[in-house]
Amino acid sequence: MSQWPNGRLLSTAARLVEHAWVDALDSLGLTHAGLIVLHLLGPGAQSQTELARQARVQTQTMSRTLDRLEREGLVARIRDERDARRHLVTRTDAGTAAWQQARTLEADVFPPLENAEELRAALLQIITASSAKRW
Amino acid sequence: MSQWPNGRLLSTAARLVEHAWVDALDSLGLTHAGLIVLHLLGPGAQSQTELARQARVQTQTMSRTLDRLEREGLVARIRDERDARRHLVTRTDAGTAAWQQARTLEADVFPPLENAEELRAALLQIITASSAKRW
DNA sequence: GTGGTTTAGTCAGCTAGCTGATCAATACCT
DNA sequence: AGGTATTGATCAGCTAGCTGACTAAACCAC
Repeated sequence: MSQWPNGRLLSTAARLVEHAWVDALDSLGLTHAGLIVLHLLGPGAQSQTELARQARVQTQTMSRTLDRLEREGLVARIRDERDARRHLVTRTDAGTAAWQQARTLEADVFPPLENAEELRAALLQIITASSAKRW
Repeated sequence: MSQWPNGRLLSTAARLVEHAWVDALDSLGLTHAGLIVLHLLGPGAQSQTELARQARVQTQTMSRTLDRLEREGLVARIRDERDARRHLVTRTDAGTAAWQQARTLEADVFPPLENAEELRAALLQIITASSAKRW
């Protein structure tokens, strides 16, 4: 495995960590994708397109993630009165509560690393470089 | 984004890199999951369970990935005569050819990094730690 | 050798990415 | 004001992870 190319190591590591998230989150009725949305809604209501852009995801994908969150009662969609094409998405009280509970989980889920700072720097560099081509 | 937790950075980076792979691979009739299999088949025929274990994936997932590869003619399944439960998976000539073409693509797909070695070390550490809980 | 357990593989159904196509509302332009 | 273009959201259909449930073959134990 130490001879795997970078990309394969990256996606394998991501999948394994994401798996640990699943176990921790489903007691809260949340998924990883949903948690990101709750996090992004911190500052206030946002349109779906705006949420998708920030999560680096297609609007179609965001639409379905919001379906789930809405079904679970963690989020509400309200038609924007000024622009009836847009849906303003807000956290419900239950959504805020779930988010606060989830905030503390990261430490349990992510394995402790010696060089965590270098990892973060490298990942940010990858995201920046790849986002440039795509967004 | 510089305040995102480690796990979110990791999965976002993985997704963006994987997206670059898609563009590069579909001209070869391959996907990222399929490429991993072709790579693992280098040393010779393997059972599906063995392939799944090495790819860190469930056998059900491997089964469907092999469906695709078989449909594209890149891989063949042969019932093992000694143990009729097992399928021995081998690369076809077309599969070997596709794999060799794909080998050179990594450089085009993965953005160049300053501290690539630290990244690899950290990812291996994550995979090892998370695999311990799961496999 | 018959019966229970393990193993290899598959099927069904879920989330979550993606693309391409479509619809309704708004914005723009003349 | 009317026609066209753009934008926000959704629908359909694909790959690829996952879990849970199932079948068939092999193994084992008595």
